Amino acid sequence: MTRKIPQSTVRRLSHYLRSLEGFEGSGGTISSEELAARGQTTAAQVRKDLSHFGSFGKRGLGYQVDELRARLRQILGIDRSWRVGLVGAGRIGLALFDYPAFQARGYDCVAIFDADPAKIGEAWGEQTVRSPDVFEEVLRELDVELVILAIPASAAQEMAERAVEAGVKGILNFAPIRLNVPPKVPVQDVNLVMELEALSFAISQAERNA
Amino acid sequence: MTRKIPQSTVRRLSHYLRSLEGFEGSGGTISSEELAARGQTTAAQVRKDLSHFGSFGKRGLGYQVDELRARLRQILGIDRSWRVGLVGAGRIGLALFDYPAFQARGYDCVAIFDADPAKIGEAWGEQTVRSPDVFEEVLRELDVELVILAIPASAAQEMAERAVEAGVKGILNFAPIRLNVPPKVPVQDVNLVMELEALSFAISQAERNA
DNA sequence: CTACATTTGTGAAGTTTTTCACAAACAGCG
DNA sequence: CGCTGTTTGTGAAAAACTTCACAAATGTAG
Repeated sequence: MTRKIPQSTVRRLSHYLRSLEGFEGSGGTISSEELAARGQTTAAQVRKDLSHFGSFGKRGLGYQVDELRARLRQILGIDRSWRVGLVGAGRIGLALFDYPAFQARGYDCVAIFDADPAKIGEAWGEQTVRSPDVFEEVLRELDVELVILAIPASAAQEMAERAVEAGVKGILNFAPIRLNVPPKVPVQDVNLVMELEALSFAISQAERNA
Repeated sequence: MTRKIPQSTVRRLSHYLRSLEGFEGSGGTISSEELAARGQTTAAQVRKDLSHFGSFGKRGLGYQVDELRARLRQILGIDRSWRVGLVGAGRIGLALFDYPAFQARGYDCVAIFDADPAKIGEAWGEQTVRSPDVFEEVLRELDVELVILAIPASAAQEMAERAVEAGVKGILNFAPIRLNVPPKVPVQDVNLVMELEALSFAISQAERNA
């Protein structure tokens, strides 16, 4: 039953999990209807999404909140912790490093890199900013599974390749370019300019149709 | 011909524009084939995407780079500048404020707000951090069209409502909640936790199928 | 001016995702 | 224990999106 899962389903699963986290009546149950209401989707969609991964509701009752939450964490792969390397100690890197939800969800930042000599050696929490010279070496040594690229587009492709070379399993990419890496290494792009453009498009569109 | 445009089309338009910007042979032309190669999609998709907005290619030749670039900017609503209000002067707010591509694309940050008394009055570039007490007033006075919410989830809904009340036309939301605003005000969500979850899902999935 | 080599724009076909609708399962109650 | 009121899980229908394939343009070369 678990074959090709739509990206949109994955995004909704995150939403469901978020809803359940802000739901302290942990002992109780929740219906697809209620879950849908919190997530701006439909009950049928919720059930279909979940059905991709098995059937863990009780007919007539709904879903056990505790259990569903645990199951979603498992599906999303956050029922464990991830060893993360942060590449780029600029504003965005700093913001991510400090992001509370980050650590809280098991994403452990175990190394920070930056090419700027002025930054190398700087202490960030328990971490120290390192030189890219020791990139592969450190990634391997610390068994980093996932890197966050918060560097300019010009450097991103090279660092992505080096990360893959060092055995990283996935990349969260903030640089506004399409990385060229082997398909076995998933890349998730976050492109702030694109988000702003989507917004100004939507506004312009609304105005045109008004 | 311009009716309901898929969100995925809008994202691709951004990509096309990005490709064209890194293409200095401005006088020349580019074919849908070439554009597709740079954007990880297909020629047919490129043509279909563009065809939603008219037909501005020349058969046998392709698209005039200059013209297409201008047309894309117009479609995306960035052939003008936007007056932006930044709500939340934390790490994320700072990162966005400093983001070079930001100013470069006509997003003008004209006001910054934060509830933390320690931050109010702080100078950021030419801006000074203001109190939320004067939120609506300032938004109206400066004619802010677009706000960026870089604040905790607990405060986001309230500030969104107040922004709408003050006549804002769109919201870029970094808080991990679904904002409840009138449909005429588009909201674009950026959810870093969700991106990480999508990534860990993809990695886990790859491992399961391996 | 005609034949030719391209490349767009677009209906139609194909695929994917969402919505519908209903049988099956379950708790509660008398 | 059987009836009732829910709510799931899921095929089937509908809608949305992507790919195909080809006629209509357009520049080029002879």
